[in-house]
Amino acid sequence: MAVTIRDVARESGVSISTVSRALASPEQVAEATRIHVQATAARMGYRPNRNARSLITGRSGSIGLVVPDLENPFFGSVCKGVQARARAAGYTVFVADTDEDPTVESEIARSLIKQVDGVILCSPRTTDDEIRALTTETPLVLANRRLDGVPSIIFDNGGGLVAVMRHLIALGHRRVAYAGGPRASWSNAQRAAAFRVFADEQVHGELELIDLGNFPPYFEGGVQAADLAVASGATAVVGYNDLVALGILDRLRQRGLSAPEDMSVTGFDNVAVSTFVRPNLTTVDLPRQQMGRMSVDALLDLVLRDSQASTNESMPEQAADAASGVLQELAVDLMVRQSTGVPSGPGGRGATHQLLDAGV
Amino acid sequence: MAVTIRDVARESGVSISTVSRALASPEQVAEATRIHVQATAARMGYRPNRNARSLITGRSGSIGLVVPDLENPFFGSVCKGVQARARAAGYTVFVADTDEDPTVESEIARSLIKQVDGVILCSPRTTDDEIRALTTETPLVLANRRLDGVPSIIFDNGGGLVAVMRHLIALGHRRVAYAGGPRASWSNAQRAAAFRVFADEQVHGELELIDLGNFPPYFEGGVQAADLAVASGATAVVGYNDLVALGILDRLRQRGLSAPEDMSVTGFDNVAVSTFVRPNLTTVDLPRQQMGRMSVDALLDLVLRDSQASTNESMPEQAADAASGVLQELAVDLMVRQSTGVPSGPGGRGATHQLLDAGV
DNA sequence: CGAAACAATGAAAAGGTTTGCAGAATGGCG
DNA sequence: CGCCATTCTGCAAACCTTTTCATTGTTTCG
Repeated sequence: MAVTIRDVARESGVSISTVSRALASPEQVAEATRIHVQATAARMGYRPNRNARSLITGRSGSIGLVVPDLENPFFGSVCKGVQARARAAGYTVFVADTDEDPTVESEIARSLIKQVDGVILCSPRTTDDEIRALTTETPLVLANRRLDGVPSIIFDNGGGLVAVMRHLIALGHRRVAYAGGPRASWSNAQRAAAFRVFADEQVHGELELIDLGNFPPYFEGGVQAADLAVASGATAVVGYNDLVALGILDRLRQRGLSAPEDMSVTGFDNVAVSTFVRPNLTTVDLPRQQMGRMSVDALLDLVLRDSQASTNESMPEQAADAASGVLQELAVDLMVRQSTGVPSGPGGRGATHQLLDAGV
Repeated sequence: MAVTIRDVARESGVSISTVSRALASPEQVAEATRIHVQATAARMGYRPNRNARSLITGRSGSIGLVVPDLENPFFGSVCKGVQARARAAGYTVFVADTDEDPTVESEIARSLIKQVDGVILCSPRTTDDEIRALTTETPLVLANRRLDGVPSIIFDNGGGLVAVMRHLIALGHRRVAYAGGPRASWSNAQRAAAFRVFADEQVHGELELIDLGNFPPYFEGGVQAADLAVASGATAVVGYNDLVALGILDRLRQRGLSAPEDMSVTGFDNVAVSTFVRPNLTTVDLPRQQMGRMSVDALLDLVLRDSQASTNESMPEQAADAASGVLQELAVDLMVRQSTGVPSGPGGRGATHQLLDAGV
């Protein structure tokens, strides 16, 4: 049998309450007693029963994390960040994998609710309404997705895409294609939108942008997109993510084309493998672990506020605003590597202009 | 406030006990009552408080999983398998990341013990003694490491390495190098041992095996090993894992050598990226998710047995043997791809023999 | 018809902890 | 010297559920 607080109390000759206080709120107990009790507890190897504690405090000391696919290194990174920060704050983490299935997502989240203080939904595939419903049942924060009124941690997808486009334009590209991700993906919507509005808000009259359509966000999707990119006459193709970009690179090579000479290629994510291939992939680095850490911070803010709200009614307004439905956007970095370069059509940059003029 | 069993009891006009039974052990309650109570509970959205339940039953319905690095896709896969199987069995999973630090490993495991029914240690970096100590405190199973007396799920590392060697020998290689992983790695010990004994138990008098030493199990480790491999005069190099193999491939290309013409290269793990590079990597596929699933099965066996042991003393002997300290070895598959081929030294295979004869 | 077995339900204890409240002890100050 | 304030400690309730035991009512069989 495990050693309980009762055993420690008997052994050290004080009451249960004193033991509890000596360990949980040391300032309330005389120094001599405190030291004695703490020593006894340590000697006996006492560890409070978390269930009993949770039962009375109403807090479990753990949080839930729901991700679509643990096998995907992207979520592995986020998960690592979440785990590290939670542990530092004395919380443990339940992890659930939805296998990319939107329907099991909310079901899993609901099954977690009862045993956690709050939930982080990372890249959820379910609907806005469903997420909002969940919000009424538990403290919840969104990672890699934005929803008004729900604390959300997102990457600056638009900024990342703009950085990519500027880079390509600076190199001389005037005909650029976008190989999109899944239609239902929130990240893809962000990136595709930034791609589309780019021509409008910039003053590049001669810039031609081609949307190649939606592809599976894997290597195979890129393979598929590569041929369309070549046929489009683009000199550069922006992949939805690194995997797609790698697929494009591979298919190009297979067709005897080389990057960046015949086609510049970019990705998104900066997964480790993007430096393992030749040419190294120019891509946008996303601070994934930081997203995990910030999600935990936001969630713990929420949890803390909730628990205070019931006892302490005087809360500064701006503090409430600061975290209730707040949006935090993480800056991203363009990593310029080998897969992008000056377009080398016949005659170089001038020829590209000609090509455009000819309406090809 | 959440709805408790008391509310349901009052609402449906029965006692607390009846509600509890109607939901947990329906066969003990009259059909009419059962239906009525279940309906009322469902209507009120009643969910049992897991803490209260755990407090009295002593079981938490969750298990702990400790891994060295969540960002490593290898552990992501195992984790996914664990998560899936646990969920199917009605268990939830705590995940902890030790950041490859052996000292925090047991500390983390201990902090989990109090809130889980059992623990899975995946690729633990700590000592045998420490693991054994943990065994006395909680049901525990080992994934990707073997320890006598502790249920262990491992890959057939030796078999995998033998398959690789046979493949290389069949291609005509007679001088093969091994680029090892970390000295402290259990997997590496297995593979290195298999590599060393290979020459002895096989009858390949002319076979020369070169141990290049230990390298970090990452891309950079492979880069480092590549030059040594070239200098050793080997025609094939076996990497500790895929990342090392990829590093070797990259460094070879950088030096103007090509695989498999100038050097055959193999890996271990079959991570997704091994098919993203050219040449595709010949490697050993490890059923990682299955390792996760089997770990859960083994752990749940253990948990179930423990809880029965206290009540029911009559247990068949062989059943106890079957899972108490049992070792389960998962078969692995050689995936032959593009990075291995016939050695093409000057004059082909014959020349290799000459080379060996010359003592080079 | 009576007794015994059985099915269904309720009362109550138990599980380990936190915490409000009250009592005791100590010290300071008038 | 006496009173009050302060500090420390203990008692007991509360958290929500499961489970044992007892009770009631019903059925079956001798």
